[in-house]
Amino acid sequence: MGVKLKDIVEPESISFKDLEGRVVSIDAFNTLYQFLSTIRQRDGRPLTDEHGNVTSHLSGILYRNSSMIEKDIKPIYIFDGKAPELKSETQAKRREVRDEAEQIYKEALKAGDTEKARKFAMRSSKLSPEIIESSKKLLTLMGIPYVEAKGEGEAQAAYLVANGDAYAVASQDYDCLMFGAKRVVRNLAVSSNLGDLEFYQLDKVLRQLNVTREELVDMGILIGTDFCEGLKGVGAKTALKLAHNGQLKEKIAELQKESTHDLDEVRDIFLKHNVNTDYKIKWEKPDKDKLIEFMCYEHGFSVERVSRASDRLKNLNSSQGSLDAWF
DNA sequence: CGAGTCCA
DNA sequence: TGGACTCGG
Repeated sequence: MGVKLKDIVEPESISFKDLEGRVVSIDAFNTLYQFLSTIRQRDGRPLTDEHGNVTSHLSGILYRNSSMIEKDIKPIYIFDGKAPELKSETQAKRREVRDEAEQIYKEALKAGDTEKARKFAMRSSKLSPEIIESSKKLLTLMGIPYVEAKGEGEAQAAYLVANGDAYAVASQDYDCLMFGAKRVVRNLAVSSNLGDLEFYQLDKVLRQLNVTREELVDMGILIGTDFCEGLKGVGAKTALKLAHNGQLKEKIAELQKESTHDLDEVRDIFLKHNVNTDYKIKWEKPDKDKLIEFMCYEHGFSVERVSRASDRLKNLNSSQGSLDAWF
């Protein structure tokens, strides 16, 4: 979910053209979660293979990436490492919401209420180890690199941008800005082809809001993060006012009094995150045979479609000529 | 979600 | 050429 900064940050609009030739570091969990919740049948059932394994995410990864690479955008996926201890409360709460949604979904499905089933199925999505592993396997077969974060994926993704290995972070969560991502792209999807792509630059955002990054983080803490609830009644607009009135520290102190969490620790998650600096990024040629073996023979995808998607991956090779540096 | 099809 | 709609696994 992330921090609700939407009401105060203004997106620049960009198009796919602006990302041409650039590397984007993609928040993998964020993306997978979206695929799992949206790629479903009308009654909410996910796509599955004949053994009952969920395959919605494989469809999303295959087609979105082949489309992006065809447009000469180079994706790197960032997977979350160990979640900070402070996140466990949020995680427990989400699990509860998900389990409840799953019950309603199953009942609605039994009752034949398709619309209700779909609505709650979407909320019941969860990332199982199988889903994460099969996603990594598919990325590898497609020749797309991924990086394992030490902690939060967004922090690692932000680091890649800072380190010059990526141009922007792609995620739906505004938290990226608090993690220090210099550039953030929202709605990076094929169907948002025509408009809709949102672009945020941290330095511009800070200038427009007239706050420092440290103040932005404190604002986020007051609004509420995945690591600690915020101060009741404080949303983005109020938090911004507090920053301008120099009241952040006193409000943080107020929150600290009623909070079971150490807010300094929360602040450190955003400002002093430990990241994996020992990663290698290399795009490879897709392994078409193994891709077809995995997608079609193991997971029931159409050979024709996967073959076509695989061919789009190497389009860049032949059509752009001099991109050998890529491989 | 994205591919593919159909029809204006 | 593109919007609406369906299907994929």
